[in-house]
Amino acid sequence: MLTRRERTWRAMTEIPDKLYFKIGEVAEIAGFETHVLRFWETEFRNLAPRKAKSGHRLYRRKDVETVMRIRELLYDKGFTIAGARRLLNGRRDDPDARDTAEETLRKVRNGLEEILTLLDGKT
Amino acid sequence: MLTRRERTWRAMTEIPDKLYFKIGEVAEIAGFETHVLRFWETEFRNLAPRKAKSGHRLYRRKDVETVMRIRELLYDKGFTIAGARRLLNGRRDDPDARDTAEETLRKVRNGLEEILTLLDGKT
DNA sequence: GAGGTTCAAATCCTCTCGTCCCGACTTTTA
DNA sequence: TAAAAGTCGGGACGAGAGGATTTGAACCTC
Repeated sequence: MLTRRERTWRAMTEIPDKLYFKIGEVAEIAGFETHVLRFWETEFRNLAPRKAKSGHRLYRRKDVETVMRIRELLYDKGFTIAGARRLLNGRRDDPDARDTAEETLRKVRNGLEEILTLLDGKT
Repeated sequence: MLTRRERTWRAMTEIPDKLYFKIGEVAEIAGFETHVLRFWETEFRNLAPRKAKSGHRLYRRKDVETVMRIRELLYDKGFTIAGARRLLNGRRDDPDARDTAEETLRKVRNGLEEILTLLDGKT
């Protein structure tokens, strides 16, 4: 995919501190065009921003993190969409899911993945 | 890809104990058509079976294991070819590379990946 | 020596992952 | 408050990934 390779990687690292983000803002933060986010929404159940009465998407911080995670899996780690979906599956979509066992597991997994990434450079 | 989904999964788990395998045998063991193995050879440096004078491929046990590993990454874990290549890169192509630090690292990584796979079912 | 296997390489094919376009609607800015 | 900018859904389009098929000759196995 040309676009994938040629895209300017202008993604921010930090997610600004606000309650809701518009699709254009998320696109800016993550380094995509808006249509990619809409497309991903059709591919990942996990990515399901609220909608305002007008129909406009309201991304919460957690949704933005999901976008970043998908980006990482697809572009940095080299998963297919199906593969990334599998990894994301089972994770709850509840925005208030914090400090739960599941959240802990998620962190453990992220830690392991970082170790893997380190190892990948060595062996 | 239809083929990927619909293919009969007739792969063996055990690799028979012999010195050299022909491409058809490897295909049988891994559950592919031979052309897939030839195609992968163009995509993965790590997969480089010897050739007999006649030009026929001579797969050693290690090559078969590489095939199995690629299969796992592409089909079970959901990596793209490029992603799988990245994970395999840096691994030495030396057939005698055993009991080295690199080999140990590789085993550690495989272990971590298994843990990840387990976790993926939970969270 | 007949039938199966393998070879390289070209061609073909389907699916993936976006990309583009559209008129209608909403929000922001001047 | 009007114009500009942003967003909506959805269908059509398309490059490239990942094989799949074909060809005709060489090979090997019984």
